[in-house]
Amino acid sequence: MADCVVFHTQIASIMEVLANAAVANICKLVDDDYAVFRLEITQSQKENRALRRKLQIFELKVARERAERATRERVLASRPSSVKILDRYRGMARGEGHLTGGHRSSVKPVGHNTWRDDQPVTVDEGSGTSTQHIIMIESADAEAAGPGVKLERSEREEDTWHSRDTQTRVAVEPHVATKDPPTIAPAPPRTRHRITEVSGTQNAVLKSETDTDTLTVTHRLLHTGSDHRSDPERLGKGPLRYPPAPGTEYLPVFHQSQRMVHSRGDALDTGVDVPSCSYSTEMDPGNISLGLETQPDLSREDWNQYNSGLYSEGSLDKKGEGLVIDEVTVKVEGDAPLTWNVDKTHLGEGYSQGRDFLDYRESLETNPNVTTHSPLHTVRDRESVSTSMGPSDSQDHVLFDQVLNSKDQRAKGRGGGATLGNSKEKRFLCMFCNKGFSCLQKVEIHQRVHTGEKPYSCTQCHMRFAEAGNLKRHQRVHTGEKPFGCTQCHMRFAQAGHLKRHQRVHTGEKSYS
DNA sequence: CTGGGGATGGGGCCC
DNA sequence: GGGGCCCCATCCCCA
Repeated sequence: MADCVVFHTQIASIMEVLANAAVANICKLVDDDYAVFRLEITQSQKENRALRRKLQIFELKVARERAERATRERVLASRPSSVKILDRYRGMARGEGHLTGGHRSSVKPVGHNTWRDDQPVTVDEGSGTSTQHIIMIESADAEAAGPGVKLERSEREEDTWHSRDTQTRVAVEPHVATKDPPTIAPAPPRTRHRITEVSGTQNAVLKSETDTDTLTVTHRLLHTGSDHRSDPERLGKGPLRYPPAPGTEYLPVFHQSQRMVHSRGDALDTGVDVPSCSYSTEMDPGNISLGLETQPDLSREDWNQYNSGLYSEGSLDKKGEGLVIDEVTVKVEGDAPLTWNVDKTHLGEGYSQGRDFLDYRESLETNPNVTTHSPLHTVRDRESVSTSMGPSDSQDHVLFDQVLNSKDQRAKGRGGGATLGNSKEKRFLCMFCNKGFSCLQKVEIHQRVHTGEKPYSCTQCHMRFAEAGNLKRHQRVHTGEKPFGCTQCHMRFAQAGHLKRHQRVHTGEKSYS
């Protein structure tokens, strides 16, 4: 029995030793493998860091190239030759080029509605967003393509197309792909950029819209300082052009609100234009002619009555308070055929400047569609005047003085201009400038300054004159008549005043002291 | 300096 | 005598 116990004890000891030895071996093996494994891990980590450094360097290089390319793209896009740019970018979109950056832009001229060749490019810009840049070139060439050219279109939504280099990059640098969302799959939130050049000139304005699913921001990407509204090339063409600003192409001139207000009595004081009419007008002699024919005959005497009545109606005196002509503009197109080119026969009974004005006024009152006259339309606006009658009204008078044209100013300076209580002889007042004249004919002739009426036409040229005397003087141009000869030289002149002026040469009199 | 024209005032004639 | 019409002289501006 004792031997049996000893035997078991020995066996147990041996098994323990063996077990310990086995554990020790295992541990040793594990330790050795672990060391090797750690060494391998360390080496791999080193390699990994080296690759990362390479990657960073490569990305920096790519970013630099991308920035340079984007700069060149903008420069090229701002040029009118958009078609060339399109071809270049089309090739790149098809993989023929080397557009490595995320700012791949599809530049196409407007008018191309099919984008089969140059599908929108989706690139991974490293931010997990797929971005599209579409530069719509609206150049003069594109505009010249004719009407119907679509100048702006929405960018494509799909981004399943990837550039070749992007795919290569993903394959070469899988670790990058593990950090970033897969570029193949759509990566919300999607950012859309739309860069629209709204000018084909060097001073292009790039209108950029950045849209996201949750945010829409419109901003002006580039503004070279030339407002497209002030760009002469843009004025007048291009669907994207702004309507002419009233303050630019159409300056804010008062003629658009010119009105002739006929107000009587208390209207002057209260400012109520009752009865009143507001209009702006372009003097049309033809219309006046019609007025002469269609309006009931108003004899000159009637006109005198009217003329006098204007200044004496109601409680108003001759100062003209009863008639307020505020900002009148009258224009005469000198080249327009004067159907009312009145000769002496037409100037017979019934012809009256005042009646013309009545008809003129009435036609304006009854015709709301009277063409407005812009002083900018022609330089021959010497007849354009803005007057305000009502000399007793200081404000009106001030306004009148401010807007009175130079000729009227000259007339005033020469002792014209009726004043209140001027002479009794000058009882005929001009309805436009309130200047007084001694007789009706004088004021009629004078008012032609304002109305532009020129009844006297030269038979040998297109010249027209408001006065017969001036026509007669003018006709010496055609006849060559020079009745005024200098007594001290051979010079001859057609006008007496010219002779008088010429003689200063002999007398040594200076024109200007 | 000249040529041409715009605008105005004055005077004579006629009704 | 007054008013209208016509003519002319004149001043001025602009090209």
